[in-house]
Amino acid sequence: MSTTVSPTISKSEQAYAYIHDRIVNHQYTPGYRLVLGTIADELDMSVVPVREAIRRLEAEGFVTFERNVGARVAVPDESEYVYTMQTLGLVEGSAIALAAPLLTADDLARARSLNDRLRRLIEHFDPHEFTRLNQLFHAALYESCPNPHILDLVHRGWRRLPSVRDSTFAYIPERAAGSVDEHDEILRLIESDAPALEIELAARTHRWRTMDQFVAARHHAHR
Amino acid sequence: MSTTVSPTISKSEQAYAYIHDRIVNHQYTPGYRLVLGTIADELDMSVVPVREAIRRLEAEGFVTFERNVGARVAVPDESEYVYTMQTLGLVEGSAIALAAPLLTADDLARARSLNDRLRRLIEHFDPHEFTRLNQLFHAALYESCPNPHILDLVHRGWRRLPSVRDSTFAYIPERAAGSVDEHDEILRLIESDAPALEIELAARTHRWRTMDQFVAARHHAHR
DNA sequence: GCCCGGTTGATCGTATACGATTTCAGATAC
DNA sequence: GTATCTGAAATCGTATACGATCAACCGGGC
Repeated sequence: MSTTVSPTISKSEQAYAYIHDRIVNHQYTPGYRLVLGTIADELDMSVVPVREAIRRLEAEGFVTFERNVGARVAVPDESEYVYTMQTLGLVEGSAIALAAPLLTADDLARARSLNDRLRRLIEHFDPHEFTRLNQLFHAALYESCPNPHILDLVHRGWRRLPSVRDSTFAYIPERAAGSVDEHDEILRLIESDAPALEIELAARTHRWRTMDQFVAARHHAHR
Repeated sequence: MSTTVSPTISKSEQAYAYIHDRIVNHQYTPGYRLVLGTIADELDMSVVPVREAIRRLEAEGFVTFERNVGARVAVPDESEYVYTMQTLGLVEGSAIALAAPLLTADDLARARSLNDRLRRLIEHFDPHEFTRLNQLFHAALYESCPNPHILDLVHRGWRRLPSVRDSTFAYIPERAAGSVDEHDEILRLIESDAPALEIELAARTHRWRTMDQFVAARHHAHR
């Protein structure tokens, strides 16, 4: 009773959540040196769980690791963003196509409702809220994917994005309107039982367009 | 000088290689209980590196893990094979399509040569050798994929297969001929600078056909 | 004879400890 | 003034140790 019970939450997971959170929140900036002992002290635990957490983060690409030297927060260069979005478009498109025949009327109604809220949001534009709802819309479509491997890849892809994601629609607000329209088109295809490949390519293209516009905007700004 | 130098190969990696090897070789059969202490003794090291190795194997789906209980070799059910092949078809198809414009004449010549050897092998059929060359053929096409994330997913997919892979062409030898013909068709598309999507779908369908026939054969045998 | 609570053994999760490796600062030679 | 060597500090990799947790067994009650 003296110590608080640990409800199935191991210290490794604590450490993982703590570090991951700080990375995506930019409190640990890219290149930041992650020292085992320091983090262990901050979390009031030994280095062993911290070490395990960092290896997990390494496997997921959040940190880079060098033997006998240590870990640092990965530096996301321009191409990193492109690679992630390209991969996510690929797997998410497939996930949505596989999920399409399994979506219930409720699922679709929910997705439609989310997209309506997105459309209304364009007037008084709030990039952060738009990003949040956009994520929910996509999740509503792919979560029913029956292939757990592909679904897992989609989740990993989305998890890698937050570092840049928040800024996406703040950076290219003009993309919002087109994005919402494409959402409608995807919904229409699903509801009309369109061929799986057609749905897949619509979802894929939808994402790749966002990527292309983002890159074009950056490229334009940087010269 | 007394102890042998460890040339940049950490004990965690040793343990990882050791366990992974035994899993794909079926020396550790599905469901086998992986006890940290036991394996540590076998490898003459402490449990710490073994633990790390097992967590990596867990992340890659080779073992299942339960808190405070331990790890056991994952049991690959029927659907596991389908999920893996479906995912691999998806990412490999994309990888090959992305690599196609970058393939040199040498790359293509090498691939053609490999496929010729595959065709000759059909006469005096050797499933194991056929599987090996088949892997090399595919690798020749996807290794030039410029997106490292997708390439990594392809590698992971292939790594998950060995447990069943060896048996594939032993199980459905009648698939060999069709497979080789489809290889030719893929090469033809690449050499004629066909649209990326066409190449992608050809490669994807190629794999999915193998999967379908394998499943059909199993299904047929099991009743 | 069957079910249930308690006890024991096996195994895991984490802390602490120490040797190994790398990095960096300062000193020395040129 | 620059380059190279040397030594100390920082940090990592692994071993050992111990409390925590789970599973299986065993004896008593119904």
